[in-house]
Amino acid sequence: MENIFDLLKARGLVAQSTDEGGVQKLLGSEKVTFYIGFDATADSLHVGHFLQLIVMRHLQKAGHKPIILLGGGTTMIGDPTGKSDMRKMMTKEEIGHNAECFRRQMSKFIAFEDSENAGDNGAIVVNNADWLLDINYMEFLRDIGVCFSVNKMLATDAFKARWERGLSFMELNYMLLQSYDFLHLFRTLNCKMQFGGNDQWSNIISGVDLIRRKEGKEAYGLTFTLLTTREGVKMGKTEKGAVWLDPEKTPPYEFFQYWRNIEDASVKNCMRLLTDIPLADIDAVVENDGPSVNAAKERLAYELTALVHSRGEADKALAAAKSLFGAGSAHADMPTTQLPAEAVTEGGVPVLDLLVACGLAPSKAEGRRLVQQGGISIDDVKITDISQKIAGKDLEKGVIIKKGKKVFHKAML
RNA sequence: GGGAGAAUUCCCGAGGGGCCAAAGGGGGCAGACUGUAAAUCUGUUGCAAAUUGCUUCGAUGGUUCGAAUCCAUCUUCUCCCA
Repeated sequence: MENIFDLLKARGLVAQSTDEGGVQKLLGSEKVTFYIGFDATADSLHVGHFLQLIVMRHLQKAGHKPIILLGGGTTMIGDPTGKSDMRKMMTKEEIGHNAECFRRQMSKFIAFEDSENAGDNGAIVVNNADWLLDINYMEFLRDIGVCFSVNKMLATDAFKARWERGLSFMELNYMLLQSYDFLHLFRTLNCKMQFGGNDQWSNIISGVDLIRRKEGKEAYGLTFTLLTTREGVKMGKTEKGAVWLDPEKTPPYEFFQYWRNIEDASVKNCMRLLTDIPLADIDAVVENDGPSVNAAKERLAYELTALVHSRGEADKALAAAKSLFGAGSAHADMPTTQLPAEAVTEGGVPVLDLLVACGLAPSKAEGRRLVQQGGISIDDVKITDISQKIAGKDLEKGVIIKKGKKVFHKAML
């Protein structure tokens, strides 16, 4: 069987590892228990978590056992890595709720131990609140604290970003806690590897160091490439915020469009990192520039939508996109707003009200601007007059509003 | 504990009694060019019943015909000395 490490490496997922030869040997020779930590700061996973899920999925398929560590305890502090501001603290209830939502979404990617289709390597979920909350401060300092050099910690990249704005003692401790998590899992569950985004590198190696010091045994760490745009900006953010995996927060059609609109330079990379499309195929698909990359983008968007939502949703999103951007604007599956009957006054619904009601403009002033700048079309007719009204009988059969070049919305009564 | 300073719109950052809904940049949105890409150029970017009105410059009170701007108290942050 192919060594999973080689696969990850070939797909460009691996950024750094503590001991490449060791990791490769380990993953090729035994069933390894590994963990990835998730901060439970929101009630849905988003595209930023995508890679972690993909890697877990790859590893589980190869027979390894994932531990999902939910940061119920550490989220109470907040990882300062790469953040320029201190995070606000969260309550236990919020964290618990978020953890539950994560678990539900993750089940699309990996099999949990208690689900029927899991083999002997079903994923388990742990919450570091279970051991961190009861820590005795004195014991912790004497036992774990001694193993850390502040000088060394401050020299790491993780803290450099915070150097100018100041760093509270609480945040400084994040690294110790994450390292302790690894040690704890190593001891109790024989977890030998930790994975994480490349920004977690310092936290991960400090855990590996801690295990070496306390247990005298070797543990491994591996980080994967961060998904960034060509400019180095983290992917997964749009003007509306993160692209979520929860269909309630980011509808499948929007999710599809996010990938469909990705910049040319990222297509190949995203295919390699995020999909199961064989490498040889990727090269073939994306070989030439020019308009043909559009086919590749479509495939990327389709595959990812199918993975996160379902084949059915992906089909619908693809069909909707094709009909909207193609010649005919048959309304397939697109965001739709049902207007209340009383919205129609004599002569119809004013365009500006319509735009606001559909969420296409946050305010009427914004709607006015859109119209004045020629950004709004309804049923393929450009709206030029801000006082125009849409007749009730048109709304009854439904109208398609186009904002800019690629936002489509259907409004009906 | 003592002293000095800071807080402005989505972000950075000017503005130090009326000419301020507040310069400039970033970001966003729209238009042109394109390929549902990138780059570039142009417009725009508090809200509304829009030649006007209303809310907004950390919070609360005050001075004044008039306060982002002056005064008092408070909150938070930064720096210096212990």
